[in-house]
Amino acid sequence: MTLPLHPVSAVGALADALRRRVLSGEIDPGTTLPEQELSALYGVARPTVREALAVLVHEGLLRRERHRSAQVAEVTVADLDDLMFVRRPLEELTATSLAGRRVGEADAALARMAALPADAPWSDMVAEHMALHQALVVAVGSPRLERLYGMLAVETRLGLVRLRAVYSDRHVLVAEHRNLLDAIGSGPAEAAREAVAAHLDHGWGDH
Amino acid sequence: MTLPLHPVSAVGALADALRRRVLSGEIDPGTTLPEQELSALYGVARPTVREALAVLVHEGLLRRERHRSAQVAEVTVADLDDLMFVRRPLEELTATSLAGRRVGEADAALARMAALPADAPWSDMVAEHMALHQALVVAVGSPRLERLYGMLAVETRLGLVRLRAVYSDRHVLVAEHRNLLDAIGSGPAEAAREAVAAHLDHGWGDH
DNA sequence: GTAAGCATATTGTCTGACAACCAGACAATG
DNA sequence: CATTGTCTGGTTGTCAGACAATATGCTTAC
Repeated sequence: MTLPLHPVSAVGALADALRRRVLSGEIDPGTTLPEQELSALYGVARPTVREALAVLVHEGLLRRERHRSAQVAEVTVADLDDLMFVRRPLEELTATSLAGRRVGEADAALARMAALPADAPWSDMVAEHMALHQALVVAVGSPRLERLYGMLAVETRLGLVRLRAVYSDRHVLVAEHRNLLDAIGSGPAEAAREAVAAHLDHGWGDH
Repeated sequence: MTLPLHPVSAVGALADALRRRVLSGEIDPGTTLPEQELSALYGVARPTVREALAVLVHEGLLRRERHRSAQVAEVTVADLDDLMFVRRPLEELTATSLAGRRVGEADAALARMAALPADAPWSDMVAEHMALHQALVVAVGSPRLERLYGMLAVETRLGLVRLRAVYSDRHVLVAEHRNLLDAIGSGPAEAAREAVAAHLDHGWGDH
């Protein structure tokens, strides 16, 4: 088997850099990102910038209209609701598919999440949280589920970063996910699905 | 209200043209599409070609590796199974959300499908079929569901075009979708979901 | 104060170019 | 004979510069 080693292209690297900046909250929603500016800032040609922007637009992090600069997407409550509406069936599919299996990667992410110091930035918490869900999805082994979930994940992450009020207590978040992983790992499919439903229901209805 | 008129960009137009050619079966899977060739053929610059190819790659119609020409995706049976695996929960979500509603656009698509002459190309049949499902998804009113389903739809369409053996009889296809629309339009959510399940189960298990 | 018109900035697209890289063939080496 | 090194042709990745189309904001005239 050939191991996939990852030579990053300029486009990929730039997309990563921008994604990180947006997801860390460094760039506020509504901020415009003119191509020329990015081109000068990162020392790459404008076509490269255009491609990188296209990637982020596809991921839902940026919006672009004809002849207007790309700008960081605003995340409204309606967007979050819609996101959850679509995420739910995919999360349920993931959970039921994995029922009876313990996913090592997800456990590891949970451990990292629990070990995070109390004063760690909230965006780190969000990152581990998403890594956990991502690990579950990957474990299912469906390339398309992975792709679809990836699209939602980035947007969800943006939403979580900006609307941090949902989980006031981090321990609750950790405990909840421990329950989820336990339910998936040991329970029958139906129990796993219910655990997902319970998880998603928490904290999203109070808006 | 201002009607959104669609000034098509060169990129969009080229993407459309290529998509049409691939989905009509004109270009076989595995065919390579060198950028230079397309650039000369359509009289647009290579960056424009690159962007259009990026769109199609994202849709799953084309594959691209580093420093190799893009080529039309091969659709294996495993791909179709995976596609169905992911489509099912989204179709169920669509059906249950719409339960009790009659979707005019979907009915119209069904009518067009039924009115298709017996010697019409199979790809036309597929096109109307996808239009029907698309109409249902759009009626739900969730932009993200629409986006996600759109990604799957293009790939599904490619699969259907290339593996036409599934439905030997066109009338069966029409009748089945009439049942589906009826179940959604009149039935409670649970009945709608079952109709979807039945619809998806048909003809995909026999591989 | 409002509306029309102009100036500016930004994107959409093009041209041309060069370096990086893959694939295959072929020679050299053990 | 098998493996490795090297070359070559073709294609992509990226760059630089340019121009037209268009949206935005400001200025001016009424």
